[in-house]
Amino acid sequence: MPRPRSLTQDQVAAAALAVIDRDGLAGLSMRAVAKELKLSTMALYRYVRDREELEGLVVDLVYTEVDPSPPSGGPWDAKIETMALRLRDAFGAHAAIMPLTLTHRHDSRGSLCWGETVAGILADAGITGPRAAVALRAVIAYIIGAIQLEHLGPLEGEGTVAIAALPADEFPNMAETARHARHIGPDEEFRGGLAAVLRGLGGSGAG
Amino acid sequence: MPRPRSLTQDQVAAAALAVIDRDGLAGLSMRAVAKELKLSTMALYRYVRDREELEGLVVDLVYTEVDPSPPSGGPWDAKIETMALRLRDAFGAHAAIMPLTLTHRHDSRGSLCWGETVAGILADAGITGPRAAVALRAVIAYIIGAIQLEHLGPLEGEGTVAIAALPADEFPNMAETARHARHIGPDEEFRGGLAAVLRGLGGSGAG
DNA sequence: CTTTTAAGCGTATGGCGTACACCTACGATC
DNA sequence: GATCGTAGGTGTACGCCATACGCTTAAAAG
Repeated sequence: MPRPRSLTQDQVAAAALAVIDRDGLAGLSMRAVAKELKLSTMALYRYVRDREELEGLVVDLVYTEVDPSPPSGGPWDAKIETMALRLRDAFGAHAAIMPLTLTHRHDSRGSLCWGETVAGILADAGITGPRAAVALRAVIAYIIGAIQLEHLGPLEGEGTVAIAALPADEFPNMAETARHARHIGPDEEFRGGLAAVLRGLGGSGAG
Repeated sequence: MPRPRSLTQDQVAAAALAVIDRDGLAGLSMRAVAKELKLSTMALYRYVRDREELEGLVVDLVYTEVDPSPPSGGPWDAKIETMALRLRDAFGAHAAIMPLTLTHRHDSRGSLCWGETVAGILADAGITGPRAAVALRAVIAYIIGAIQLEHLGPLEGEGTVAIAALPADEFPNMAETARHARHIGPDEEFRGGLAAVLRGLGGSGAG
């Protein structure tokens, strides 16, 4: 009976993401998104209850850019590496939204699908029961931590340079570590850490 | 010559942390902190340049609650576990500040001291050079990721219950994993994941 | 007691999220 | 094709927020 909606929630989320990609997370406001959609500010509230919900939609949208289908061949750890890299690529392409994932991780269907596939790979590798629960959480913890570290100060970035310049008498180990870190790319760093995590998960049954 | 300051930056940071602990991160505002200090809003600006700097001070303050001294005895992985638990305890006691650590991780002396000790433990364990750089970052990535996961939905919490109730035909592996996860406490989860990471780091020299 | 310097405060500006009341376009009904 | 109900779209307004600016004032130094 009534007037039909002229936008989908996806379009709204896409507009918000466009604002974030262009102006940073600080540039995200209901006014800015409405303008992006050529709508009045308040019209936006016909599509989302509040800013909180809009943020959730943005996180969802990025998750939909992650291919959740299981990688076909190879050993289990290579498969999980593939899944991890997909996640890292998607969120790395919109690094500014990372703070949103912290408050909106729960409410995303995409994250469930990704987790389902990874849990399946673990099960196929013989990691099951409580051990699988710990393993899945450990993998996720490493990935989100690594993504955040990467976009807060990559190994080769200024932060590392600053650390390498620290007083060597006070922080000898950090300075030495940073000296080597400067020659490690973010990709190598991410894969190296992940490989260690997977090696540890696969090795013993201790859990 | 002039009138002396009546407050230290530490006191200001403590007031801000008190506000956060009481009213959550959303309750943090220059006005609220000023009121906590029985100061006018603008007087606060004599102690911090802006809100950004205040947030940094809060993160610093929590880091000062972390004992950075190297644990005395035991194998290297037990030492790192001790260091990790200290960090987790400190931030777990003020879980609401986690989003701040994301944007203020760099500028903290406490984090450097903590890292220095951990880097030293790694070096003593024979993990040196580029391998140490990757290892240090991996440990940090796991810890911050795990802390965030823990306070966004612990294994035994509502989130896991919701996942366990998922349509089993669509998310069989997640449902099964969550079923086991319900019986794992946050502590066991954290230690289990960390143990896997350390096992992987110590095992091979691949990096 | 005067001088000097920064501490502390009041006011004002421009942005934000969003409640509310209003207009309006449109599909369904007759 | 006229009418009506509904929900889409809008403008205004309120109470927050961070913070720039300029004033008053406490107190140390002389």
